[in-house]
Amino acid sequence: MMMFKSGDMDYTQKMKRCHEYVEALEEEQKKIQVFQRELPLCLELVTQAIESCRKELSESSEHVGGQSECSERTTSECGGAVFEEFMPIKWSSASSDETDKDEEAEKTEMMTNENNDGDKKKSDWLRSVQLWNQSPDPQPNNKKPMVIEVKRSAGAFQPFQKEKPKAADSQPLIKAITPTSTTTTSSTAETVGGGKEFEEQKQSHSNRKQRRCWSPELHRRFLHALQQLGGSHVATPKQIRDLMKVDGLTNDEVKSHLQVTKHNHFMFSLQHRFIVL
DNA sequence: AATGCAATAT
DNA sequence: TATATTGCAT
Repeated sequence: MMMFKSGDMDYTQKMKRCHEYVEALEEEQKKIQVFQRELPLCLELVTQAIESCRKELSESSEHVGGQSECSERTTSECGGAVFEEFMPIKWSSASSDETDKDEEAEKTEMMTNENNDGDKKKSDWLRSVQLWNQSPDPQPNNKKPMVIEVKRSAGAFQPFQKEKPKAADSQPLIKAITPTSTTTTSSTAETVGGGKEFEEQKQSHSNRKQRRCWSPELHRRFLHALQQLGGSHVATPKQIRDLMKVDGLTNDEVKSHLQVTKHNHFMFSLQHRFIVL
């Protein structure tokens, strides 16, 4: 599958090229995943290509005592594994160009990083979309350019704490889901689970419910539930709430959050449409 | 009752 | 401006 002729090329060079190729393929794979419906075969093709290359890489790299190199990124396995639901939309201008080459440093890990370093990873969140895609394409016709001017600050909530004056990084890593006995977070926004019935609905003025703060942890649970259910398009508020097992969390709250999530997805796919076109 | 969508509030 | 809440039609 690869195009290098065995003989002449330097071995390391070969490896490097192969690796780069895989990365390029992965980039593209991510891009078209949004359009799985429209381009199922393309996705399939790319996926297979990636697999082949990986295989080749690993076969020819056994003498590399280590690991890295071509360990698999697992992440975007097309097996249908639903992935990350969404990330805050934050396309900071400059969309279509640079995403392709250069970057390679970061691996598409599980982006559970609510650390402090995850700030300007540019289009990082962008590489984790998933496959459902809503049908209604408001503008299937490319006749009309449809200049949807995208508000630059567009986006939706920032699941990750953008600010946290005090003790921000007490627990840098909390990856594990640990649904049971979740002791996670704690620190400030502790509106998550523990909330018993001490709910002092501070209905100071009106009868308006106090705003539910979707802390990163809470959001994480939300995503997890969504993942289990198969995506925001099929998941229903109630199911999500049940899976989250966060008591005190109301159906409406989940519903609302889901709405935002869907909206973000929409914006996301739209955005990519433009990038691709 | 549960949902999705849109208006409205903070 | 962003995002959570409430209202309303299914």
